[in-house]
Amino acid sequence: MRPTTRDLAKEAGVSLATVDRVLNDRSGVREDTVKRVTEAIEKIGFIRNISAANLARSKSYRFLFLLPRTGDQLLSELIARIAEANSGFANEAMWADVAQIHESDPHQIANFLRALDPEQVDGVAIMVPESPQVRDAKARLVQRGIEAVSFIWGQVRSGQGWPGEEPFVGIDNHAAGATAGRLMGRFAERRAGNILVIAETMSARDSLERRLGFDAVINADYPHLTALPSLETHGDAKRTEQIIKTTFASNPDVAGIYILSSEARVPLQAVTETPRVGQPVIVAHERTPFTEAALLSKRIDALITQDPGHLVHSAIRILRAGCDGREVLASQEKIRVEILFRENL
Amino acid sequence: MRPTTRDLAKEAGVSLATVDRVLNDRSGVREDTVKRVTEAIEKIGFIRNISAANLARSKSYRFLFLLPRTGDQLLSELIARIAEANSGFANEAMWADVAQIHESDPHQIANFLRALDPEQVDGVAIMVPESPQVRDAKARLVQRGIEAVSFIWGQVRSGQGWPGEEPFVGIDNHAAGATAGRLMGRFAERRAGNILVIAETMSARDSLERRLGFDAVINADYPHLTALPSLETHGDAKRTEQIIKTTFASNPDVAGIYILSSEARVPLQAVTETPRVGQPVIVAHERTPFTEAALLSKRIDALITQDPGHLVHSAIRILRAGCDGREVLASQEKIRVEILFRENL
DNA sequence: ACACTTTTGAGGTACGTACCTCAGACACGC
DNA sequence: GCGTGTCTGAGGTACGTACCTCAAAAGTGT
Repeated sequence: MRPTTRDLAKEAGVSLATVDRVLNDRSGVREDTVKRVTEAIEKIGFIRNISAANLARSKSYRFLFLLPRTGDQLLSELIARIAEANSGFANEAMWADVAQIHESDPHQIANFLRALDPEQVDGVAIMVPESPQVRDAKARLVQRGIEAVSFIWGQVRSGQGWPGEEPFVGIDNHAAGATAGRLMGRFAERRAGNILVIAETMSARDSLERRLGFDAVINADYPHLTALPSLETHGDAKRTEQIIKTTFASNPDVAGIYILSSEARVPLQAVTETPRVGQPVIVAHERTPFTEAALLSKRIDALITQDPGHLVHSAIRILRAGCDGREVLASQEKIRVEILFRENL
Repeated sequence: MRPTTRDLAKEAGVSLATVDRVLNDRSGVREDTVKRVTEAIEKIGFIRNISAANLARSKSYRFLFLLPRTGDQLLSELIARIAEANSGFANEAMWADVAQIHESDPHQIANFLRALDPEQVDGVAIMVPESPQVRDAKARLVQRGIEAVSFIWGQVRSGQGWPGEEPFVGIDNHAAGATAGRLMGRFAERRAGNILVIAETMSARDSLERRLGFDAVINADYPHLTALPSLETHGDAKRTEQIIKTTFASNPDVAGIYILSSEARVPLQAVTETPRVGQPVIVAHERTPFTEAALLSKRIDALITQDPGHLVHSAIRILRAGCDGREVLASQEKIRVEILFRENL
């Protein structure tokens, strides 16, 4: 049996009330009494029963996923995983909501975060582009007692979980780009030529990092391949078709196509609809109904993905741990850069 | 607020005692009263608070991982993940132990399972080779009220979670072999030649399935490659070195090497120590300190893995759900066939 | 209508923790 | 020794559920 607060009180030679005061750091306990209790905690290995504590204070955890308003299939996928997670949390006292916001307006985002009430929300997973305003707003959230975690859009920290580092859930985009580069290089090994790199926008940090990782591998190990400057679609189908057609016209020797944006549908449709010679190797990101079908029908060769289910669960675990004042196992929360072929879908 | 048993009692027009009798199906309740209560459960969406229930009956979950006694680095990896999981369960009332057993003696395994006491153990994750005795013993475990799940060694079922199907945690080994085949084929695309397939033993179902998946892809899409008959190492370093040296001697044109056993260290050491011409593509299974180092030092080209942490957590979630009489989200428990390069370690 | 069984209700205690009140102990300065 | 303030202990109630006992109610067969 695990020691209880009673055992703790007995061990420390104090009353239950004092143990309670120390555990929930209420005021009015002398320094040396606190020390006696904390030493007793160490000695008997007392671990608070969080279930019982939550029951007593009828606490529940309300989390919020702040997602961009515009987005395609990856976004739907995430929302579906959040809903799924909710049904799994039925036994715990957890609930995750979704809010969507125009991701292009940092000011509005900051306002939204400022308006969050610690009485209503215990933690937020934030998927919006980085900006000074948002960074500040996040810091203030934590001060006000709302846990915050950067979701997908952000940066893996060097130390992964060192104190003071803001938590992040998502892949290392440099590694993801490098993985794409490795796949591209090895799959296109025979032929020399150009590689089209298609992005939604290159102003986001994750796009930049993917590009850097991709170029690093291509330049180092596959000198016969040349990665062209990134084409930016800005999510516009017409424009995308246009620039891809133009690029194909001036580059008949395309050896590969790397679609580095998270929403591959629009650029991929443009690519497959554009007549071209040869069979360029095509690598894209994220598993969605569209990319999955494309992989199965051999329109693309490989997918680099991050598992939406893992993303959602990891974010929730981190927020939950933050609420409970626990540490998370950083090793367990690392989101893997996954590679998908037809065979391992 | 979630409805409680009190709300349920009021809604059903019965007393708390009767609600309790129905919920924990005790005897002495008339059919139509049961029906009134179950209907009320549906109507108000009552969900039992499992934390509170466990608190009241001071229940804890004690799980056991039954692992083979012999094994190399994958085994250590699994044990480390189980230990790690334990520290994470400190707040829940869960504990996972490890027992190791000679995997070659089905009789002894069956005896071990028979000796398990439902008072002492709530669930077992079983990693031993399939055999009729063990299958029977597992079935009897469940009858005696101990949850059981096949761990790593076993077979993904078609229906993934259909009622009556025995639960399994692990990868689809046919898919894993096929993925290895795809990697091998694409990486070795330029050259024609033979492929060495090295296994510990081909009498285990997982080895057979990997081989079948591998051959299916190679035969269908890469006719210039010929997968040689499987070499069996039986875990013996000397023997392994011998047969690999012999095979290299009679097959100078080795285009690729597929090490399909879960413990790649012994065969890989033999391969790297054997002088040979050319640079065969090498694909192996499982991430261990050894294979990781081999990948980084370019001695191997790719790893096909299943995440030990996910395996352990999934097994525990399934056992836990079984104890609580809940369903698991099959989609969430699918163990992915992962592909690792240097870039996405 | 009777005894008899089955079903139901009312009430209690318990699990481990939170949070409250009130009384007493103690130390301080004057 | 007095008042004042700080610290501590004892005891209670609560959270949602499990499980127990006992009595009352309802239903059964004769």
